[in-house]
Amino acid sequence: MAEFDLHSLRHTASHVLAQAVLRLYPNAKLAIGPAIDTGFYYDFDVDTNFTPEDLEKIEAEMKVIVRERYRLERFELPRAEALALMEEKNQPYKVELIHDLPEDAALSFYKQGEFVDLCAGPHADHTGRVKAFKLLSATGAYWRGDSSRKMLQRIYGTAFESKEELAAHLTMLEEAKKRDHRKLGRELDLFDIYEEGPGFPFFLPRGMVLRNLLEAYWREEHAAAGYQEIRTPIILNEELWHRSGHWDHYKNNMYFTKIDEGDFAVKPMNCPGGMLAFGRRMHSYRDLPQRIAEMGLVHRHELSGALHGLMRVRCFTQDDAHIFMTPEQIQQEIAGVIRLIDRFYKVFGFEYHMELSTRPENSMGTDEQWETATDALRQALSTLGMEYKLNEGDGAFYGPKIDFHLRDCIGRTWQCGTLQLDFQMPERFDLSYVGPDGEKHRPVMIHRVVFGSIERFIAILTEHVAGAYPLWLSPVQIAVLPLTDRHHDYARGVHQTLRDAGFRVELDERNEKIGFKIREAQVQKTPYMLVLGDKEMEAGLVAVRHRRDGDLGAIPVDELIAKLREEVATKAK
RNA sequence: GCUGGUGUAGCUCAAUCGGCAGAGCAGCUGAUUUGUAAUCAGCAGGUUGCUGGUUCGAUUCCGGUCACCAGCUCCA
Repeated sequence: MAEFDLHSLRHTASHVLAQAVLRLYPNAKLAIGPAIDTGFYYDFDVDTNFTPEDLEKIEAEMKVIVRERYRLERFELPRAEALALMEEKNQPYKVELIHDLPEDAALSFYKQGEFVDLCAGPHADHTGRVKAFKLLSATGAYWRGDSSRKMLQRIYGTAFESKEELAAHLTMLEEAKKRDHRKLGRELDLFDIYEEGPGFPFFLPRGMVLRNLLEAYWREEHAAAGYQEIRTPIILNEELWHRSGHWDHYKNNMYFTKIDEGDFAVKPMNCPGGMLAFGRRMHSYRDLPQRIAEMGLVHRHELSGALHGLMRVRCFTQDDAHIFMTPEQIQQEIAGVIRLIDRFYKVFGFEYHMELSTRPENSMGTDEQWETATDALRQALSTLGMEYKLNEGDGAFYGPKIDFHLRDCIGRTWQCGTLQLDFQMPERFDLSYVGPDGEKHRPVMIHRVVFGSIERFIAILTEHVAGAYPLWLSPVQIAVLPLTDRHHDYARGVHQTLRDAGFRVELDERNEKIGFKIREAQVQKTPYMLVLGDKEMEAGLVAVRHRRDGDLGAIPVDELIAKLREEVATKAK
């Protein structure tokens, strides 16, 4: 009896998909078809592209296969026979896969009815198990993820053990779309992107309030953690980018400009500016580590197809910092950064995962430097007892890195925080400090960001809270809602008192019914609404309504101020 | 950049086979003075993304282009 868990079920669903495609398109070449976190996919090389109507036909054929309840039979073949079988079936991608497997690898196949696929398994015991499934989309995907190779047709689907779970999942996806930061950004007047500036977002007044509050919190925490702040220019001459290595490794993503016949570049990263700032004078070992932060505006020419709301833009602000230190201080500084990032994310209630990325193909530096740097990161992670995923060959061109990934509303993960160890830049910029021996030494450097980019962080945060930001971050914290004209004077007094107490308050004096005013404040996700009528005016109270908890009753303004100050101070979620 | 899809009023969406481009919300004006998620009426709002072609006639069909959406690649 085959194992029967969700992963196996989805994997079997992908085989059923491939079987159905082969029945309808006998010339289709099969690539790979795994189960993934949210379902499954299969990649095909076919003459024509799949349309939504094709998906319906394929789905119908899959249902037939499910009804036919084929047993999944596993068998193994020696390499030569495995190759012969796949060649006979005219499956060149499978042949390539077999060639790339180790000589001594066991080559297992799964057979269901007339369909046979090279596959490690495991699978459900028969195709009848795939009762609750749905094909979701057809898209392009490069063979082996390599953009220089052929683009195949990928069909995505999902499968669950019951129809109820499938329906719940599909409903969840629909609900998640309502939390999309692009939609909320427009609805809540926070930010927007226009056709006139693809990838270049506009922040509107309310979005700026949120952004400024995040930056203020960031400055507070970084000052406390021993960081100093600088600001470096957005445009610097081209020679600098040759020196930093960006010309050789990052030119394709950079914007260039001319000034008085000289060649200049718009910065895609803040490090070279940071290097110049550090290198302007001599440093003593006594002054290290130096933690130099910069809210740096960078521009990168991302591919048009990669742009995505605030998540992926062409100009963004990194909450950057460069830490210059002695080799002995590496461990302590790495740990300090990881703890800082962890504390930040917890304030917002984020779950995250970490990835360690090692040396990429096109990189600077010696093997030894890379080994030392990578070991330092690995060791810091294990000392802190942190779990992480390994990404071979995914580091920056100047050093290995630890990335922190956060989830968006439909489960995609985005890199936000990153910590990169760099032996190259200090070398290239000939940075030094004077040690206790009176000699010059080369400092080691860490690049790091916590938010990653303010834009991406705001996008993730917006989806995380569905636009209902905690009180301390809400662009408008309180809506004052007088019932009629005769309550306006009292409402203005309350409004002024709250403003004087430091809150962001709006007074709604429009000639509308209270239900309408409340609805608008609710739709805008305003945390607190104060309803003011005869009763409140006579008693000198405010009737408090919370966006989530509803009517909280009438209390004196002073009491409300104390309560909200507490909520802001504790950054309550 | 690649594969597929989509562009109609500020927003959400209609418009039969190619035949005068419409609704709700938002906006403006007026009436209404209201007790915890939408008061009523009127007015205004458009070179159907842009551009070329086919046609007596194009939102509709074809080409190009721009932007957006999903995925791939890449990445904060």
